[in-house]
Amino acid sequence: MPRTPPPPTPNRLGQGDWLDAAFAAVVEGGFDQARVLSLSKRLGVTRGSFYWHFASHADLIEALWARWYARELAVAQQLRSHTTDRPKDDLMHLVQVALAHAGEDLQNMRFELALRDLGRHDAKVAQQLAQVDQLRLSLFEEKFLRLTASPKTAADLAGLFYLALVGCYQALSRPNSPPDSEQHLKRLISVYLVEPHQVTPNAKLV
Amino acid sequence: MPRTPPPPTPNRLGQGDWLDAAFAAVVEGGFDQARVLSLSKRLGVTRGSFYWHFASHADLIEALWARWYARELAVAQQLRSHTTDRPKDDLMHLVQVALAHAGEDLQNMRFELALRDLGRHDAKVAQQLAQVDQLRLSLFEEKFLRLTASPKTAADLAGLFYLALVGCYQALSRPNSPPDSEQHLKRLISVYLVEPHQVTPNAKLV
DNA sequence: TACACGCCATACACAAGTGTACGGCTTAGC
DNA sequence: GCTAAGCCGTACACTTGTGTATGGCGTGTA
Repeated sequence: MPRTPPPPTPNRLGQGDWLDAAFAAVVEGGFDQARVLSLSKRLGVTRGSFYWHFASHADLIEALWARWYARELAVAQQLRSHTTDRPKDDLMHLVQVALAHAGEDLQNMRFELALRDLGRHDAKVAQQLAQVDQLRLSLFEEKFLRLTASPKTAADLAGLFYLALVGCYQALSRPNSPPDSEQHLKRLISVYLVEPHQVTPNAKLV
Repeated sequence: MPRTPPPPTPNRLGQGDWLDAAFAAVVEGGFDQARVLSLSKRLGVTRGSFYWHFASHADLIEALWARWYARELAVAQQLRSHTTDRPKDDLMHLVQVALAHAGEDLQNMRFELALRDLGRHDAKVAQQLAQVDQLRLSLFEEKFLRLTASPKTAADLAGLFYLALVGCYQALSRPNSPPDSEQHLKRLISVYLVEPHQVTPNAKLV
């Protein structure tokens, strides 16, 4: 099981090809569809190839979300460095990236949701997910800290909007989701992110 | 395949027993674990019993989320009728029920999340989920309409907080979720539901 | 008591999926 | 041009899962 980083010859497969195929299968049908047999058919080879590049099926799955984890860390790192002198724009930029980064044909969003399902039954995956969530949450918190006085308020607002963002993933990953719903959700988050409405203007009943 | 509603004799199994076992299996390991074979072992019988009460495995799965759908409709109906002369309390009650109704050992929450996974690959399930979401959303919208002047604002606020609620499901259904996070999330939603903070008090940079 | 019916066990056929052992082709290096 | 290693195909054994046909046991009923 050599770990030669470059796929040496064309027409021959490397680990990356299997990971890409598995990613696509997860996006389409969840981790349940990332089977060795079906991936072999998808790649036009037999399972003999797979067991050369990977020790087992569990090895593939683990390598798959390990790659996702590394990429998310990189994205978060890049987002953290992106800071201008306009706090509002920075916050909007965060939301835009979170919804657009996942919007490459919804692939990343669907993969992340499938991963959250995996994490509900696998402790190691759950831990990595919690880390990523915490990392993103701290990003939101940083931005909100420049927009509000109280750190407690910043933390609460960051939590609220990050939860809404996760909810957006669910809504947007649905089949037959109308194409304008994406714009609607972006507007929903973006508008209320920087222009919170007063909820109780005429509630004199209380 | 008779559809006799009461399970006639004790010690003999009815459809409800199989549905309950399937529900528990889904909660623990997702719809993937709701297999006829494993359910038979769980119930202490063989598959011969199953194929008496159900035509196929797909029949069981469909009956399972059909039961969920009917119950959700009933819950929504009951919530709609619950209206006092205190709009704020009504809204808080909605959130409390949404988080507590699902909090029976987190079973209902985990089942709904598993169902959302199923809906991402099954058009019929996706449609039912969209209906339930729409129904709940309209409930929130009704309550918000009594707290704000603009119908547009009410709709947007309802969308934001319902999305956050869906995000809560993800966060609370995680293993090793600290027990105080539930209280934290409830406070997060409840507080900002009726006392929205002004985000931009000292943001004079813009 | 005989009989019919509800409910379950048994046995078979079949499909899909995983792992492993082994053999063959193809390319790079000397 | 030979060789060794990388890469893949083939074949086998095993497990888990579905669906069906058939028989048996018990209970209520005429």
